[in-house]
Amino acid sequence: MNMKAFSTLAGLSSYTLRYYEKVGLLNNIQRNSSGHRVYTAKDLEWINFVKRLKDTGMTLTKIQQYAQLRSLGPGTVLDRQQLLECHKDQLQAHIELQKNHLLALENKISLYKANKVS
Amino acid sequence: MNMKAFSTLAGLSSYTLRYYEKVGLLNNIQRNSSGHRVYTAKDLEWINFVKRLKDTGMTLTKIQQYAQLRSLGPGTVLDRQQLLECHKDQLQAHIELQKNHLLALENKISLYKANKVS
DNA sequence: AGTTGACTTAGAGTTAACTCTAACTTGTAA
DNA sequence: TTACAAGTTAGAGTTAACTCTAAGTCAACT
Repeated sequence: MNMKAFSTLAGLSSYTLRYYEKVGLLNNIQRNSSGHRVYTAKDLEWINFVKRLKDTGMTLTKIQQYAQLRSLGPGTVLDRQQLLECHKDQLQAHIELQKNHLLALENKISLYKANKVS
Repeated sequence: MNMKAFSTLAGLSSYTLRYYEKVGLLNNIQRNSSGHRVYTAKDLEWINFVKRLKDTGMTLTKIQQYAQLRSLGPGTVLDRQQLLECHKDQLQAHIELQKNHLLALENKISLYKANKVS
């Protein structure tokens, strides 16, 4: 898969994909005879997971740490599992906080509806 | 209330508070005879709401729009209500998305636990 | 053979949201 | 009264995460 196709499937610009490679989020991307990147289905699977981590507020630096453990091979599975579990806990806390914010917001809106705000 | 006290209660640095004033998030802050800012309990109430909006992902530009409507007086209550309702909908969508991400993450972790990741 | 479009790199520019510096003034305590 | 903590301003610097530019290569059409 070339840059154009991968960019479309990943939903990320070619700029961003090259940047992600530069900062170590995408490792060992193949090249063809003329030096152009060649992406695989595995790469797509990986970038989708990267996007998910990013969407849940993980910084690129943290994702890079996970990516690095991953490229170090099977000896790092426990570290990776722990990293994900830690992130899961943070995500759970984030969701609870946002739910709380939602309640407060609904409360504020009901004040507007009751003409109690000016 | 002086800068130091307000900064502590608001949980924001004096730099940030001056910055928020500069970008129009804090309007009509009183000054004492020597030109120092004097904050009120109302200001604290307001900054707490600003923080909540920010924590739920609203940009400072958007919050500034709300702040501006607010300082235009009671004629803008409907606009403000609509702005908040729109943000509420976005927040609800955000929470649902994050819940989804959480499920996917838990799934991934269970693969690690079942030794199905290397 | 020439043009087009996709690709490459290194490195510069952008945006949001702070965060700090420099130079100065003012209020309080010893 | 002298130190020092806290305040002021304008404006520069920082960080994350892109986003773009310039200058060039390369493969596929016309």
